[in-house]
Amino acid sequence: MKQETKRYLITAALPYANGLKHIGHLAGAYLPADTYVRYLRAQKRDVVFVCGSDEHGTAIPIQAAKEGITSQEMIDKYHPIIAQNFADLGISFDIYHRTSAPIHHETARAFFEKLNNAGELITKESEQYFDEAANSFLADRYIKGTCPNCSNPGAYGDQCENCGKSLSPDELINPVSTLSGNAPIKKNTTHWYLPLDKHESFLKEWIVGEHGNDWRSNVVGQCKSWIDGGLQPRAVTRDLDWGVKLPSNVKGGEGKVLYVWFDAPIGYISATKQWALDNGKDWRPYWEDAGTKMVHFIGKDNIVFHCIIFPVMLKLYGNILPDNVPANEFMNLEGDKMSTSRNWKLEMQDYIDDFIKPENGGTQMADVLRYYLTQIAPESKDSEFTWKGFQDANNSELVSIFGNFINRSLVLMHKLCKGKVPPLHTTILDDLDRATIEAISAAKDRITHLLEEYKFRDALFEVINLARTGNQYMQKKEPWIIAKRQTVDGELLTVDQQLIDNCLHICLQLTANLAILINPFLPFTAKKICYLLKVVDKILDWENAGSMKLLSVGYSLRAPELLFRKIENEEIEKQVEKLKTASEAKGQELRDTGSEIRVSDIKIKNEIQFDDFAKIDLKVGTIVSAKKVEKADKLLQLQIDLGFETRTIVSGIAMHFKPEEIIGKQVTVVVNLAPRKMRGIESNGMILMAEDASGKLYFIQPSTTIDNGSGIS
RNA sequence: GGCGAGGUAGCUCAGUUGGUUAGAGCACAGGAUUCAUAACCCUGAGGUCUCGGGUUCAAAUCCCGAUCUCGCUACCA
Repeated sequence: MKQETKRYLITAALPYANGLKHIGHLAGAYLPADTYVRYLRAQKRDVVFVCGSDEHGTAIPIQAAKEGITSQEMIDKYHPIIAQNFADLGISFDIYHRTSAPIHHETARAFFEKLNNAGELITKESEQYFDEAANSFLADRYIKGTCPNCSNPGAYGDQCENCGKSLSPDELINPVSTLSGNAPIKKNTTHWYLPLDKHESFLKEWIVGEHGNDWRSNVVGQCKSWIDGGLQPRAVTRDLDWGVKLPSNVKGGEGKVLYVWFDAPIGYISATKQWALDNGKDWRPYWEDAGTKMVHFIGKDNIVFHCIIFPVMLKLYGNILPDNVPANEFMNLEGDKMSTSRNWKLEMQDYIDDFIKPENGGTQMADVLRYYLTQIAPESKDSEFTWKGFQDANNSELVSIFGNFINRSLVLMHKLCKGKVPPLHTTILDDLDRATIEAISAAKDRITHLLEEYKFRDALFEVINLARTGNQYMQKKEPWIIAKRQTVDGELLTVDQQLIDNCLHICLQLTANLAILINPFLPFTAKKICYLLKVVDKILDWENAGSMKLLSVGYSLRAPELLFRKIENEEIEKQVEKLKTASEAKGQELRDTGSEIRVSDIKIKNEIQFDDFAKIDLKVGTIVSAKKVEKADKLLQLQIDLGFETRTIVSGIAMHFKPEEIIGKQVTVVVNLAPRKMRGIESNGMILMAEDASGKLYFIQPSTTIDNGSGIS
């Protein structure tokens, strides 16, 4: 049974404090969340909007080491910048907290403790890479090696930054500790796990059963896929010294911290607690009372945490569950996906520097970005930011339709109504007047409905459409024509003045309504309209939308000022140029450091004796046939003629070679390697390959063709 | 390979439980107008709804197959 909503708790994904955030993040989570929250506040609902920096995890110390600073210095550097970026763009968190705060550490520890004491966590011993020189277990990030996917020699144990593939340290070829440069050894360690598999049926019932229809299809589909695939216990702790330490009374917990995915979402709770402390409120109902509607705004990369893992944690702890998780897809930029490593991105900071700083445009330009990002929000599929699209949205919608309507209303009012709000002469209202007035409340209803369903782009379209209705109305009324119908002595007939009054009265009330309706989306613009109309911000309360009594008759208004400026071709050309230059510079830098990595980071393996080497039997063979292995993207099944026999070898080179183009090539084969089954095919040996810095593979072969079966030593 | 999400006008996207000539915005063309940031307003052109089968009186919509894009995942001695 669904409870009546008494209060709202809105969260936006915690930004990871290891660098600046780009507009893809903004469009995916923070902007829709802010729009929704501003709408709720205008509805005078009880709402708290929490967010904050995610400051734990291994990437922080890694990045800090790169920059030559401590982890603490690192988060102290990025936290305030990101917070300020959000503020500059009008993202109105009630609190922008941080997970390094003591209250968060306490909260997260208590969470772990309660679950652990209740027996909801299990412990498992496992082998982890350990650096003997540094006397430390190695987090995935601290292990480097060759990427099995793209052969990049600088891949990390959790992910290859060259090809983007997620990895586990065991997959790396030639793993090396980044602490000492030595090859790590495996050592036993105990960790706590959250047994997600125990909660599959609950999750399925809750997501597919309860929310199969009101959650977005991409969210439900992804969750279903995870659940049906079977969930695994997930490690809650890590061997690391940066993060939330385990409670001191937990046996075997020394030197371990909570895994960042576990403590990060708890950051929503600790942020709420801090907000309550700051504002003399009680945080508990927001997390414990069934009358709270909790909504998580995230990007699609975060679905598993907010729909599977965190809900299990919340349920076990006795908290409420999210009512919805409107995850957005990704936003591409000028034809390519946004990427920090390739520097193909538009950071909030860059936009702020180029457009929002007072000398470059001011806050109106924050709203322009908000407008375009909402208009192209990836609500149901990946979308694309282009500078041309940005320019078009601004010039032909904000400037030409929305801004222009308000501007011409004010200009005409000053010219034809002496700068005051004219009266409404109800006796001469016609059908068009009445239809226009009705259109306002109809638009409000549609917008309200769409916002409640998280359909922000549609809702925004309705607002612009209302301005369009205003333009149409004015065009049909043509008050400037009526104004020319003067009598011989240069005066207007009373009835003509009344017609003009009615037109502009309606246009001005419509303008005030536009301020209310645009406010959740473009808050700076709404305020500016209030300023022009000389009304207080209080008028922006949602209940006032639809009213035709927002402006008092006879009240004198300010001289018109433009709400938006045009964006010229040169400006966007400059941005496109900047984007390309930055990514090319980054590409060059990667190529440069790439070769450095090869010199400094590729370690020679431990010394061996000749006998060790002599165990390996290498022979020359020729590929006589090759075909793709079914149901495997990377495997080729090869027949190798070794002179004395022809044998089957399965090799993971399908991404690099087409079967037909390698037939006849001579190769080097390890012929005494133990057989191994792959995808059901037994592989008897291994083909040796060389790889260059870019990850391209080459066969190792004799300088001229020689007899198959020739030995190599 | 498996799973999930998509493939609709030049571009960005809507299309509710299958139902008359498939919609909107932008861009484009023509017209009208001048209060307005050469803005607004009206009209128009435009799509074998990725392709191929099937179910149905009727399919963009349901089923099967193919194909492409994005994501997750498996295979890499």
